[in-house]
Amino acid sequence: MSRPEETRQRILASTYELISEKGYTGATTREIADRAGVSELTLFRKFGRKEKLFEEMLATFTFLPRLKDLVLELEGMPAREGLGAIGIRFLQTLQERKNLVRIMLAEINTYPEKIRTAYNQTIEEMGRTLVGYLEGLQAAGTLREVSLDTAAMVYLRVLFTSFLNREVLQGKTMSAAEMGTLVNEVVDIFLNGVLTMRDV
Amino acid sequence: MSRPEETRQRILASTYELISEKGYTGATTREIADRAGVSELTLFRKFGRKEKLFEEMLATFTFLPRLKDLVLELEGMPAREGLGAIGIRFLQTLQERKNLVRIMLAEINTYPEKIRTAYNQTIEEMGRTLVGYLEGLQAAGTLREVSLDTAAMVYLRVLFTSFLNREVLQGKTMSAAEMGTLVNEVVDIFLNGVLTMRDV
DNA sequence: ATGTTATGTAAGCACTTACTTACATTGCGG
DNA sequence: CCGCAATGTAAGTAAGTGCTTACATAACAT
Repeated sequence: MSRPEETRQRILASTYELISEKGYTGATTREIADRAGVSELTLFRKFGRKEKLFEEMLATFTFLPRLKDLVLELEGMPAREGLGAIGIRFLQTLQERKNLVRIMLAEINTYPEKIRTAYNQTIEEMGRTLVGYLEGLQAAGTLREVSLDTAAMVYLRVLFTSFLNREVLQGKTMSAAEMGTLVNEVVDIFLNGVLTMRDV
Repeated sequence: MSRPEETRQRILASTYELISEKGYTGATTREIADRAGVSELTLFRKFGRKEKLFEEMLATFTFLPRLKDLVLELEGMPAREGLGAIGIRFLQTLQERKNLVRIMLAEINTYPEKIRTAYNQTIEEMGRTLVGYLEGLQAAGTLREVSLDTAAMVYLRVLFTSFLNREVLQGKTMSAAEMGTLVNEVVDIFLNGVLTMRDV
């Protein structure tokens, strides 16, 4: 990586951190530059305006939609294992990009368009990927007649709020073991429901 | 209500609105005072500092934990209807306090303590209330052996993220009909799961 | 080594912000 | 109608804020 490009990346990284800590308005260009170890002027020479810096940061720190590759590996696996693996991967992705989740939730009111764009490219994408996996299961006769969009939504949303609650609101970090337990419990209810006998 | 108290409430109300629109840092004391129809000086005479104003606003606009009363009315109702009613009420409560949800998500990083306090008093309380209802169902033999904490969490979290996605991220308002459809679909999966036959 | 490109230092500008001070006006109960 | 509490007007302060200008240095390719 060339020197200018390196500098650029350092600025984007400190923008990512600081905005996730203090919000867009609270993160000053001075402090962003300081944390990146460059002068404020360098920041402005490279990005022109603070808002532009924000946009480029959002474009840089996207979610890695790694769910897609995973689904290919799951073919033929029992539903319980397949969903478990997807759930874990989903939680890991959220964890890796925790700051991005923070930023999206904090700035949705101030920059709805920019945030919505970043959101649709990622979380929704994961939903569609899961629907693909569920279609395979339903075709194999494993799933009963439910809307797969709804089913995928139910599964991912439970996990998302669990992540939100634990990592963003309570400020803790989930261990691999905790993730495993959570996913197993959720998958069980998702697959079998809570009733003693089926209610039709 | 006395005149000073009225003034005070108007200031708190405009604080609630403006902070939900622009965030704590973005909402200026001038604009808050303007929207409340008072002079900025009156605001400072009553609250001293901006941060104090924020705290008192949080204490004023709590969630109304109306779920508790509702649960009493549900005794003996089939699980499907009871859970449906709880789900609707939960969504309505979130809708009524949409701005509070916005504020909590936006400011959790800047004022974690204050936000967590407000959060625990409300959303968590709703979870406990639902657990109470589920205990009744389990005692009556309707529910199989699952952790009721987990079950309650699963149900409310699906609904919460649905609300978050539609109302906060997409900026739309759910109609009563949409709420009904959503809750029915979620309750169905929650009660029966998605499998064709039980997986034990 | 030299010329060019990337970065730094320093000062500052125009504007906004939370918050203050001094004084004037309003409203309301006795 | 008087007195006091509640509110207003006006002006300002000190500390930031994003962003700019002028000039100096460092790094790197040729």
